Amino acid sequence: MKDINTEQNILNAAITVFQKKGMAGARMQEIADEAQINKAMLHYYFRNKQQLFEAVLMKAFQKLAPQMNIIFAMEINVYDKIRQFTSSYIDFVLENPYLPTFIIHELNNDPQFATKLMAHPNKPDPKPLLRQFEEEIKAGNIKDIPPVQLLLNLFSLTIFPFVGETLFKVILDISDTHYHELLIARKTELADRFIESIRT
Amino acid sequence: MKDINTEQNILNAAITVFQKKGMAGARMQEIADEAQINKAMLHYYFRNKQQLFEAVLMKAFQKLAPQMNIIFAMEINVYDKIRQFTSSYIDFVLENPYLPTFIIHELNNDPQFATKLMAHPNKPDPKPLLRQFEEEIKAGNIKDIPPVQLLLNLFSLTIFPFVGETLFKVILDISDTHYHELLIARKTELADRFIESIRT
DNA sequence: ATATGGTTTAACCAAGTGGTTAACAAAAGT
DNA sequence: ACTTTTGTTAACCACTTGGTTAAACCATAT
Repeated sequence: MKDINTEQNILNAAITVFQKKGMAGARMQEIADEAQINKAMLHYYFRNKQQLFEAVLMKAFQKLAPQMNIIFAMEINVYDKIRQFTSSYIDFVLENPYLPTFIIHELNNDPQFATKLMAHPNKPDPKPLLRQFEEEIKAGNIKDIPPVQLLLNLFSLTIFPFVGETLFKVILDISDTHYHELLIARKTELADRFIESIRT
Repeated sequence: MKDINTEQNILNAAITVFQKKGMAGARMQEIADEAQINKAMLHYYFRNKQQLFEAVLMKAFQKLAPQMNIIFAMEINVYDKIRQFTSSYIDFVLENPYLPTFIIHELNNDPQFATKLMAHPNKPDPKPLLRQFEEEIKAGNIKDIPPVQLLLNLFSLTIFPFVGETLFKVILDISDTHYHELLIARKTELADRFIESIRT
């Protein structure tokens, strides 16, 4: 029996397993099981583990990057752009909880991977946002802080509570549901609090 | 020839390897090589990989936790506490760059590990700091934001630029040295900027 | 029908892995 | 001195892992 879309099926299974276990921890057999398919099929469609992994990596990045780029390039004022960014990024991470940690982890111990992402056609480019920061600072509407640092702050405040969820739950000693309430509250409040904190 | 401190030697080597490669990616032989020692010694001192890993985990946590606890419990005002925290945490991460990502990654795919940390005697307890936030809010000196969210912000702003270093370097498209300059600048500026941003 | 060519499977393989063992070396008791 | 305990090593083992292969399957074209 021929499944018309075995390749996508494999890729989805691989994303699930790789994101959770990482390159080193993932097992080809586990991916095959997840896809309910024979292990040899993985090699038939994607030569070997490394190439399957890279396909997953690219697909994961492709899920994330274009969306960010659209927001960065929007023709709206900085403040709306900040609101847009936090809101849609948080939505995204809520649906792909393992993805940021996965990318960071693999980026950490495969320097080559960084180079590959640099060359990615849809690589997120925050320059438009940086320029807007600069303009607002010059206009005296935003505190005089290097735009790059503002960007680091925005990213950190948005992403890290998700990346470090498990760590925070230990430190704060709170339950899963309680922590998720915090995150939901953040989604509606983060942007405006950040904006207020950088306004002169 | 008997080395009086083989155990510590192994532990240090294991920390190095485990932090970089993670539990799944680390190889017992590689740890032995790093310690310049026979592989069987690893099993002589620490039964198996799992137990060696847990010893490493505990030691890593022990390097981090007491220091945080001391600061949290200090009898100083909130603002000095914030300055103290960011400064010494940044120093710590500069010397142990892989540690936070390592803890988060392993915490993510071994739920049992979280339970173990919860029971750790020196588990960081941010309650004193949370209480101070609350007092200052009541006194009208700090904006009315839930203390837990303030803590999430403080942690995120301090830790994430280190955890996500590789990711940021790709997104910002800047060099290693340039990024490190940003981090150094952050060390001196972060605390006061954060304080100013939450003051009424 | 049957030949064709892409797809799928079970069985297999070589290399790498964590872990053991038995012999040996060095201290430490006696 | 010599016995016992602790530390160290090389060789080995069982098993997992990524990867291969040869045969079977199945849709389609002829």
